[in-house]
Amino acid sequence: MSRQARLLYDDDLRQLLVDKGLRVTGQRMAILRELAKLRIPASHPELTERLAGPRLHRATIYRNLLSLTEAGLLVRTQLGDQVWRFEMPHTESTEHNTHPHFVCNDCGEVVCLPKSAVTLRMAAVRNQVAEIQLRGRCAACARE
Amino acid sequence: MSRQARLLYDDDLRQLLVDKGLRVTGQRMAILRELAKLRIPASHPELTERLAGPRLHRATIYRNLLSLTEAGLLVRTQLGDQVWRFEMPHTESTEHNTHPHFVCNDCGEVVCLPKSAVTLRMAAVRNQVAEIQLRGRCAACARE
DNA sequence: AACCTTCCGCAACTTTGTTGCATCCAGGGC
DNA sequence: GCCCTGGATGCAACAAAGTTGCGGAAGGTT
Repeated sequence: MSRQARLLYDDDLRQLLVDKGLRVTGQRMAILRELAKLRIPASHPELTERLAGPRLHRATIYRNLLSLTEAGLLVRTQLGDQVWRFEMPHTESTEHNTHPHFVCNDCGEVVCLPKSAVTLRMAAVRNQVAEIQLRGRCAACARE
Repeated sequence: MSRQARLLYDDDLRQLLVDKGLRVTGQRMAILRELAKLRIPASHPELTERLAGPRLHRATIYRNLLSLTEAGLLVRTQLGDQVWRFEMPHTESTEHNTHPHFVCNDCGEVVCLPKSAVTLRMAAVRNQVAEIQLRGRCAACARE
């Protein structure tokens, strides 16, 4: 299964680019592949450290994060730690960007929470809430 | 009244520093005075432009914002525009940073919500959540 | 007044984000 | 399969915000 799923997945990413009228380049595929693997919001510096090298420049990563976001293939969020983070919407949930994120102020770890972990009421629902962010200390840092 | 209130306020700021074991310097007083006057969260660059000069270096402003925050005299928040903002906690509400905030992505307005507007459950409470921020479009912007 | 610790100014540097330009290559047309 | 063209890339440089080492100045105590 793993082999076929892997191949399909690359084809899937390629198709996403074609559908949006974007060229399929090795650089774009590498960026999308990494984000698909990570499954959590990643920042430009993080992706630079993971991917940048002789075949992929950080400016290219930067511009692709912008163009892929503009095309709707990525979602850009700001989780409160001074960096923009980018993430692939999970295909099974079109409301992906409404799930809560938790950011640890100590170690910077980002965790995606199930939507049911947070309930909004009253004044909170009068506004069109697109994003829910929680900040604090993660369980691991709190133990130290 | 204005004159006496002004004097009392300076004495108040001085006392805050003494209580925390911090030295009372002209630089610290200037920073606290400015934040007390502004009454809204201000960033380091903003305070640098307002206050920096031959008697007050931007690195001094920076380090004091950190030390004053560590001492609990200031609260550091992140309102979604990539810069840290510092603010004097309103004396009447010590829980200022524990209640949820709503930030409008369109107009940038920040609204304080009642604590009961958001309920955390499951994974969310396993972490020590210190700050809850909701982002989206405020009711006013949504009407346009 | 002396002393000791903290604080300050200065300068340099890191990190993150951004852009102009020359070159390269993906994809369409032949 | 080859050529052509515009979008994509690498490079370099810059801007903005944040950060730090160090020598000297100054707050507060004795």
